[in-house]
Amino acid sequence: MTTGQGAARRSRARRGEGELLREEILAATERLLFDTGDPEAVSIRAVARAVGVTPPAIYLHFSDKTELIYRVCENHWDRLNGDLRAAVDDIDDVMVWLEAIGRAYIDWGLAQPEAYRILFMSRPQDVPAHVDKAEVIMSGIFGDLVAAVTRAVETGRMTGDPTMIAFQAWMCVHGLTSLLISSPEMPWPDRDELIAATIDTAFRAGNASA
Amino acid sequence: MTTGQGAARRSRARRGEGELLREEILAATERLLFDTGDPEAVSIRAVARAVGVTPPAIYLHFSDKTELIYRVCENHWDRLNGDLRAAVDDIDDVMVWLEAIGRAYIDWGLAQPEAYRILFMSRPQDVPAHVDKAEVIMSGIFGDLVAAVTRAVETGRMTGDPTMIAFQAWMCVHGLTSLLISSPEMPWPDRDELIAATIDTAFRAGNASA
DNA sequence: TGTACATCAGTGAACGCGCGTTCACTGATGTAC
DNA sequence: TGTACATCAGTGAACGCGCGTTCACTGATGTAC
Repeated sequence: MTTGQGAARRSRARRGEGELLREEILAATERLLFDTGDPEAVSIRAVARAVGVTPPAIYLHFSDKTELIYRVCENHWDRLNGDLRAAVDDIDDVMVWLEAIGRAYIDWGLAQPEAYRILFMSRPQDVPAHVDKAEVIMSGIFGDLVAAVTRAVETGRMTGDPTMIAFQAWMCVHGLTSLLISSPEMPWPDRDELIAATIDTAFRAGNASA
Repeated sequence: MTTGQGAARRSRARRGEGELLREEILAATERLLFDTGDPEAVSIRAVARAVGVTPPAIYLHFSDKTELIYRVCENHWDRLNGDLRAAVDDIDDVMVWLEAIGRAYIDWGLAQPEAYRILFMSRPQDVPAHVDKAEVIMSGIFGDLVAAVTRAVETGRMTGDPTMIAFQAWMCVHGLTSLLISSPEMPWPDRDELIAATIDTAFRAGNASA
C-alpha cells in the first residue's frame, strides 16, 4: 500500500448530481489533512485516489490545489466556531461561560489535533493570501470571548482591559493545547489537573478578587 | 531564480580538510530551514546548490536526509540551551531568575521564529525516531527551570508542586511565543505589555502571595 | 630531487518516483421532436 | 413510442518538474621509495 489505494472506482454521478463529487472530494481531503496535519502532504492525486476518481476530475470542482485546501480550512473554522458556541450556548453566568469556553477550546484541540494544528500552528504562507485570518478569528468565537470579558468587566466581576485579558486567556489555553499536541511524548503531569490549573490561570489576569 | 542558485561552484577542499564541507552543509541547511521553517521543504538538492556542490557530495558527510536534518535540529537545541543559560547566568535571586528566563525564552523564540517552530511546533513524526525529545527537553533549560522552582518552593517563595508550576509557566510563555509566530497578522495588543503580562501570569500559579 | 602510486574529495549521469496540471476524448443521461 | 442530439460527468495519456539516492568515474593532493 503506497498511500492508501482508496475507494474502488466511484460510480459516476447522474446528471445534475455533479455536486455530490464536490462534497466527497472535500470529505476525502479533510480526512487526509486530518491524518497528516500538513497541507503540503496532501496531494490532488491522493485525494483523487481516496475518492475513487481520476485526478483531472478534481478540477471540475476546484480551480486548483490552493482552492481545495482553502475550502477545507474554511470548514475547520466553521466547525470550531459551531462546536464551541454549541458547548456554551445555554450558559448565562459570564464567569461560568468563560470557564466552559476555555475547557471546550482545549477539548476541541485535543480531540482533533490535526485540525487544530492547521488552524493555529501552521505557517502563515500556508494560508491563501486572500484570507484575512484576523477577521476570521475576530468574527468567530474569539469575538464572543472579548464580548464576554467586556461584560464581566462592566459588571465588576473582572478588572482590566477586556481585549488584553481575552488575548492572555487565549494564550494560556493555546499554550496547553499546542504543547500537548506537538510534544505528546513528554512526561506531562496528570492531564485533567493540568487543564484545570490552566483554566484557573487563564482568567486570573482579570480576576477581580486577585 | 528558482530556489536560489546558491554559491558559485565551491572550490575543492584540500586533503584532510573534508570536514570543512560538513560544516558548510550544516550551515546552509540551517539557513534554508530558517527561511522556510519546514523540514520537508528543505531538499538535499537545494542544500547542495546553496553550498555550491553536487548532491552526491552531501552523502560523503551524512548518511541520508533524515540524518542531515537531525544534526541541524540538534544544533538548535544546543543553541537554545546555551543562549538561555547565558542570559540568566549571573542571576542569584531565584524570583529574578524566573522572570529573566521567561523573558529570554520569549525573546529567543521571537528572534528566530523558524528555529522555534521546528523545536516546539513541529509534527512528532518530523523528529527522527531515535531522538528522545522528552530527555532532550528535561536535560536542558527546562530541567533548570524545574530546579529553580523547586528552590523557590523550598525557600517558601512559592507554593505548590514544582513540576506542575514549571509546566504551567512553560505553557504560558509558549502560548504567547507560538501565537505571535503563527499569527503575526492578528491585531495584537502592544507586544511589550503582552510579554510583561504573560511573565506575570506565568509564575502566578505558584506565587506564594496570591 | 623525481616519479609511481594510493587516497581523498569530490563530479556527472542516471534511476524511478510522485507531483500539479492540461488536453483531447468518451459514453451514459436526459431532452426535443 | 422512437430516435437524433446536446450535455454532463467524467477518463486516459501525457507534459515537465524536483526530489532522494546510487553508481562509476576523475583528478588534484600528498606519500613512499
